[in-house]
Amino acid sequence: MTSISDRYDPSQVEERWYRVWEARGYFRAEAASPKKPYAIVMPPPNVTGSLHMGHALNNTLQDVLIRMKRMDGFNTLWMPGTDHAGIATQNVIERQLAAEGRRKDDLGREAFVARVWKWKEESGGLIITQLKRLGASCDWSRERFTMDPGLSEAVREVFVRLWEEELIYRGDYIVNWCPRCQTALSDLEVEREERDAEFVYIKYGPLTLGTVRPETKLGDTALAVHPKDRRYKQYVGKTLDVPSVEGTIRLQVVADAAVDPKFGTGVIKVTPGHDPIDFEIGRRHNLPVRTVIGFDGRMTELAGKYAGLDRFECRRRIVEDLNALGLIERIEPYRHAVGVCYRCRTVVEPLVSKQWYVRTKPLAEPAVKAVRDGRMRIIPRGWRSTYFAWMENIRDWCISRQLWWGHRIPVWYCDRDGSLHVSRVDLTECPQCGGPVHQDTDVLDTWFSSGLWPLSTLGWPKETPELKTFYPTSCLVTGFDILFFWVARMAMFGLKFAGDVPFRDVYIHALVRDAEGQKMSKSKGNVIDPLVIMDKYGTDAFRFTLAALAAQGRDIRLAEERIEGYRNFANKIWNASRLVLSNLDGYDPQRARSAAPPLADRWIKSRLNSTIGHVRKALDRYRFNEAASAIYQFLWHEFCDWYLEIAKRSLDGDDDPARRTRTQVTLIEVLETTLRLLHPFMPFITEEIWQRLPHAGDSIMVAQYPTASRANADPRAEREMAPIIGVVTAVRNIRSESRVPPSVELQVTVRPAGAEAAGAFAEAAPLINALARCVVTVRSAGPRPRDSAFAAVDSHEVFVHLAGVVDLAAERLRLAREIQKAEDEIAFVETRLARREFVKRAPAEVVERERARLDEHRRRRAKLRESLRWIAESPPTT
RNA sequence: AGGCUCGUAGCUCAGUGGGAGAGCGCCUCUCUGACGCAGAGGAGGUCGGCGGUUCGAAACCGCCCGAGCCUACCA
Repeated sequence: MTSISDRYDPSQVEERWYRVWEARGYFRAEAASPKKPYAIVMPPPNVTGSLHMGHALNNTLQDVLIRMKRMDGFNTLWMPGTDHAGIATQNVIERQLAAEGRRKDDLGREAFVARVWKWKEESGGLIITQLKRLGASCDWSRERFTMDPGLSEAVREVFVRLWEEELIYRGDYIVNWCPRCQTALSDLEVEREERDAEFVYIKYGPLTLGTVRPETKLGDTALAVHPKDRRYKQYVGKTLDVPSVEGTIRLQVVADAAVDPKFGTGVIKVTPGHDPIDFEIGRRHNLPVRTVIGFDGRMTELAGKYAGLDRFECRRRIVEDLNALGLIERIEPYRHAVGVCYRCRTVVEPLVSKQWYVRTKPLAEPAVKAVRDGRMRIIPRGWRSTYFAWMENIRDWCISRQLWWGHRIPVWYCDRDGSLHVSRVDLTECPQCGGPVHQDTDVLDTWFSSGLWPLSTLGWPKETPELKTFYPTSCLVTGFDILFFWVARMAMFGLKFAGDVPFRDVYIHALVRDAEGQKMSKSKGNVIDPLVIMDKYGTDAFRFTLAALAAQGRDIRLAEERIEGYRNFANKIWNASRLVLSNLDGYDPQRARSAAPPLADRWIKSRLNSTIGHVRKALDRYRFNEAASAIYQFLWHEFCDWYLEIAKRSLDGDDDPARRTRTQVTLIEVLETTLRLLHPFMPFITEEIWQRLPHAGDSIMVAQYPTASRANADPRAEREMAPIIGVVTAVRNIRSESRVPPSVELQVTVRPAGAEAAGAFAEAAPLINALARCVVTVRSAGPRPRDSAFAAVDSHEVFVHLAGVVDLAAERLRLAREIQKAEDEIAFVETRLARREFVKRAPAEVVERERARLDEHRRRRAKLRESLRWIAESPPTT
């Protein structure tokens, strides 16, 4: 056993155990089981994706929950899978084609889609491998892809049912169009970017107005002012002949409340074809739509001499031309937020086209209600308001995309009678006239299918046992960035089609940033690759870091030093275990039963018990950081720092074999339990060590999660242990301050406060001797020893003999400092107690505590003073 | 424009009404037989500012300053 390396080497451990766990089927959930269900559906990463910090955090937290619940006896399901990511995936293949000098139209739709599938089969699973590397204990046998047959069936079912209930409609509306991706985008898929622009004031006959988009001037069909704007009242209803770049145009002036009279000149040009507000104004006033910019971002034939120009080039030319005509009044610099495509950052062009929409209001209402009445909890609670704000102002959702990759809209049009048919099954002829049909060319927004994820992955629309057992799922773990994209939509669909929320809890975690607080992004070059980190520090250390930093409601700044710190923690555990393992010979748990356990054993077990309670409570409340630091604190600073040091003595002693056995039993019991407690956070190292320790069962993964109980709490042991730790610390402190080298054995006298304490100290003397490298004498009465330093531990007095070891001047200074500290404390408490209001109004126990505190410090001060006086009187030693 | 979050030790952050905490860093000491990825000890803070509520505020309320995020149809 002593041949175990003194450095923990994750590379020797992680992959091996993961394979074992998977092969033994530990990850698998049971469709039907007497055990209570606990289910999490994984937010499906893009099939094109590779593991980044966000995924790492997200999945670590899920794995912690799942592993904990699995050990706790639940029938756990962690449902994994990937998302077909329409635009992103199509982009990947288009780039490949471009490299070959081809475009997707060269292949045609069918061949293109076939190629995407081929790519998906060959390289789409990268992130899955990476999740395994992270230790994710998903039920891989249930892995799903949003385009799988079953999931596609769910998509069709939902589309048809929504259509039948008139919650889906089709129509010509203005949409966000990405000229690069050549598709419509939902409002959510448009992001805002601050950009500098020019605010151009153009003369429109007698009026002047400002715009940042002069090129849309060619599509103007009216001018608008606010109905109450006195300045322009006279123009409302009139038609103006306005000189412009291509001669004079006729524009009527309408009054519309959408115009802000305080902005610019209070007049706007109305371009219904290229602006969402103008589109609305146009509908209200029956204005025609003039489309002057095409789907390719170039000016159309209607743009006259500007036809064919790129929209931005056209903007420059128009300004030039207007200027030449003297129609520009002035130009101001202007900074505004412009809408860009979330995938390619191209400036979005609002365009009118025929698209499919979901009427969201009727779906959103139940989803709001579910959160309000607590059927779905959002944690931390603060995100509720964000959720409500969006849901209550929700707008209809454009679900059609002009892509080839995705779920094709299940609508067929008859080529003969022009009829439209929405169908669950593919149609080959018109159900009405038997004529030839063609399917709608658009596909659905990817979020339409991922919005069904909790349903479809469990088999819906079939009534599967999985659905029955695991729906609603227990918890969803996700980042706030997809609260609307995904969470809100799952809630709407879940309530609509399964009659209940998709998950009871939604835990929203932080964003991982770099050490400077910047969002990690490829373009900034500040990404930290989780795989590199795992190679360098080990997966356990990495996972633990993420959990330890995952405080609610705050972003995580990830600095490598932190990971290094937790790598050291892993090493600490390794070495502590090495100590235990190398002292196992002669271990016989039966023999230890009878004897009463010594104080230190009772103490550490009690501490462990309270740690378990703390960890469980923290995990129940999704306080991952609290759980992690409770384990860290216990394992390092109680078990290693104190108990192991104490245990070493008992293990070494040949004189008392029973004591050795008892210590072995406690060591193993505490270490083994702690490993189980830690396993959800650090699955690999805990398994590796656990397997080497005496244990029951095949794997720590399926061992029981520790439980705290009042029976295991031993407050008396904790009370008795405290002064012992206090004395050891006091002696070490004096040693250090008096600059006595660690090698010198000190003489120490303890004068206990009472008879009970005297016995305890006498019993603990050997222990104190070992821990503080001293020889302690317990003496209840008698004079204080000559030439000694003094410390007060609670009400016990500690004298450290320094005669001949060090001169006493330093000790005088030290005592003076201690006295000062005590006096500050006394003054503080006295002031508080002197206030009548405090004594009158504060709870009795608080007042009592303050009084006790005051007494305590006064006693302490008295003893310190006595010591100082004594030292001052003694002759200086030289 | 509206909304939200944050400002605590040199750094990163816990701590939601009763004695200011952790990790890292820093200083001193230790080649003690689990671990130097370690051990022991220590220094370091008017809890952003100002007011208010309270017997009592880092915490609750208001205002201000500073940082960040989200939502939005100011063209």
